[in-house]
Amino acid sequence: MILSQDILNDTVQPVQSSDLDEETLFVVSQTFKALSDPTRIRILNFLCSEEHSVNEIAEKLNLSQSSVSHQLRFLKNLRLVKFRREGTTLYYSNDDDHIMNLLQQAIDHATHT
Amino acid sequence: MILSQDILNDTVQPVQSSDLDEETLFVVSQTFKALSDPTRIRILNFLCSEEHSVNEIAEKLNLSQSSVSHQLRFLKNLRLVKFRREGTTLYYSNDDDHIMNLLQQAIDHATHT
DNA sequence: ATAATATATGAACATATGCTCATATAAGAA
DNA sequence: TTCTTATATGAGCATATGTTCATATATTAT
Repeated sequence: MILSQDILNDTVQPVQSSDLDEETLFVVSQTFKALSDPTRIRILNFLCSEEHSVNEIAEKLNLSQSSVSHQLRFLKNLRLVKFRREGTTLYYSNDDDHIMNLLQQAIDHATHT
Repeated sequence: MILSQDILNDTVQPVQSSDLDEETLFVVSQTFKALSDPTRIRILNFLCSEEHSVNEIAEKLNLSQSSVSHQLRFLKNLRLVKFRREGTTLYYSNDDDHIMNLLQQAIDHATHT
C-alpha cells in the first residue's frame, strides 16, 4: 500500500531555508491558525465531503449557532470555505482543496501514529 | 515540472469525513498551533536545513535569547525539534520531517500564489 | 572555588482568542 | 405588513498566548 506520505517523502527535493518575507509569514501563520482550533477542525472536517447549512453543522457537531457562524466567518475570510444561498439557508462548503489536504495529512499523521 | 502538490492531488483518495475523537483533535490542533506563530515558523524554517544553537537562532532571526528558548521548549515538547549538546552549547534541529513537510507545503502555497 | 558563557525558567503584562448572550438582519410565507 | 425561520453580529468575559525582564541553572575554564 502506497501512502501519500511516502510519495511525498520520496519526491520532495531538499529545501533550503531562505528568509521568509513578512507577507508570506503572515499568510502562512494565519492559515495554520485556522487549523489550530478543535472547533474549526471539526467544521472543516465535516465540510470536507459535502456542503452543509449552518444549523446542520451546529446540530451535528453539537455547537451553538452563534459559535458556528463566527467560525465560518473566520474561515470564509481566509477563503477556506464558501457558501451558496437557498432561500434563507446558507450552504457552506470547502473552498481550498490544498489546505484541506494539509488538514487531512495532519489527521492521518495523528491517527496513524 | 512535477510539483509535490500535483502528485498529492492526483493520488489522494476521496476522504470521508468521520467524527474525530478528542485525542486526534487535540494532537492535530496542537500541531497546527505550533505552526501558527510567525516566530515559530521562522525558527522551524531556519532549522529546516541544518542545526543551529540557541544564540545563532536568536542572532540570525533578530530575536531575544529568552524568546527563542521559550519557543524551542514549546517545539521540543511537541517533538518537532530535538537538540544535541556540545559543551555549553545546545544545537537544535528538526525532529519531524512530516510536519516540516506540511510547513513547506504551506510556504510554497503562500509564496506561489 | 570563582568566573565566564550558554541556555532555561518563572513572573508579569499586554494582546489575542473563542465562547455565550442578546439582538440584528435577511428571505420567504401568510 | 407581520410572522417565522435561518443566519450574522457586537459586546462582554474568561482563558490562552507571546514577549520581556530578572534570575536560575549548567558546563567549562582558570
